[in-house]
Amino acid sequence: MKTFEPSIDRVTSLFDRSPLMQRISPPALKTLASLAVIRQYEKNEILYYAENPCNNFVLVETGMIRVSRYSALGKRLTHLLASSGEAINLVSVFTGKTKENVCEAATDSTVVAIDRKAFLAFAFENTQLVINIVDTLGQAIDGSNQRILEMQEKKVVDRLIRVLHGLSEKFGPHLHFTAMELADLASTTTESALRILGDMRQRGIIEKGRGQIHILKPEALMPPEIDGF
Amino acid sequence: MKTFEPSIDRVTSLFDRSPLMQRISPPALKTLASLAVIRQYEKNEILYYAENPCNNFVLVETGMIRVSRYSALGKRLTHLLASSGEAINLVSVFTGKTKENVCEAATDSTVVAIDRKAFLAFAFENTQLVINIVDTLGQAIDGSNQRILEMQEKKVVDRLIRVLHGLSEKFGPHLHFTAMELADLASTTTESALRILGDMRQRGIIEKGRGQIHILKPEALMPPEIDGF
DNA sequence: CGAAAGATTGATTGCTCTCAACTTTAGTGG
DNA sequence: CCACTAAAGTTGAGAGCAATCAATCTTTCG
Repeated sequence: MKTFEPSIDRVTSLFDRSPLMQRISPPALKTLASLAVIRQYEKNEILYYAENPCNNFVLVETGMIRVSRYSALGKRLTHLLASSGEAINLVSVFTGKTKENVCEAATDSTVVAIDRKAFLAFAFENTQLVINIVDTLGQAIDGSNQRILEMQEKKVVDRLIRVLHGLSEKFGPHLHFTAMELADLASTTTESALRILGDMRQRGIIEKGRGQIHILKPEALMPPEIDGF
Repeated sequence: MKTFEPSIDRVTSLFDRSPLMQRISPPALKTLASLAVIRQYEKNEILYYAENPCNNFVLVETGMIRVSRYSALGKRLTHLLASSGEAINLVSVFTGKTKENVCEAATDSTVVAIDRKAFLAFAFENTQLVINIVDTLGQAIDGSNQRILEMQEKKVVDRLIRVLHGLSEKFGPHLHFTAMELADLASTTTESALRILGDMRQRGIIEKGRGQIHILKPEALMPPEIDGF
């Protein structure tokens, strides 16, 4: 990990793109930006984990940070793949508590970091930011609950389709993920994911290379319309 | 639903018991209490649902409010059983947006309601409250993610055990739930829940009546210790 | 008393995990 | 530059858990 002092413009331009920073006055954002440093991580580097808690507000600038939780049996549940403009530790910024999440760089990445206390003070001065944060947390809760429902009543195929669809909306049709990473997102095993991907390839929906997937027929990933209501 | 003007003391004494209101100065809480009204609901009455959004901060005083989500197929996922001192709609208080959750009275219940805008203004004046709220939301996220992990690697028996254990910690050893309600909490079917409960009864762990369960051997519900670390 | 909600139990099916063996690819160090 | 190793991908066989479907019984309540 390397740390840099960035130009204010570099940080504000990230803020402009971040959903968390919407509806906050540009002068205020400039003030906040002046408190930021840039951190650079290499692929697979670990940013934070339970015993090494996070004392910064962290916003992803480039690359992708994986936030996941490991079960006692070693299974990995990825619940957030944060890309540019997304924050990775909103709760502990407020509470200062450690969480059981592991944050690691899924690719070479840079993030903007701001001291927790300073960020908190700023948030309480700019209440729209608090509202945005609560909104984001609410979406996280909804997402997890949605996932629980899907595990109950949908098959692995459907879950994988939804994962691929979501990823392609976020990163475009050329995805750089291994089958194992997809399995962690869809809550299944590598083997099952691979089997299904193989089937999709045969049907011409995707193309595969080692560690990457090209989506050829995005329409095949759309959730079916709900009839009859 | 009936609405009452409560005494300030009634509301502050609820605040005293509520985790959300910890570390906030008593005078401030008294101010907040003066804005509150009490609402009374009968069992199975619906407080809020998607098309009927919530414009109040709502804190359960007595009884139990079930917050759940229904899938397209009609399955119910209960993700919060709010009892005394718990809030039921923290996110929409901030965002004003509607959510897909359904809030219904699981038993006859009373809640304390405060106008959204007034509550928001108070929260931004008393930042500890915001911190408490974010903390609570964080716990909700963790809980849901934990549940996803458990669905992946644990059997239905284990999930039911955890549900029973959690409920008995919250409500004591005499639980008033139907097998269907337990199934909604453990993400399984009524039949499977019933089968497992029947087995538990045979082994003397619980006693059952219609709509109620008495836990005879709480120690049988404890999660097994993790060895070898 | 009738109806609705809940409880019970049996039989069956099938999805997906697990285990296992093997191939291919990428990366690394001598 | 090549050999070696680790990571990723592939495919098969088998087992088992729990969902589903179904039928019956019991309790509660209006």
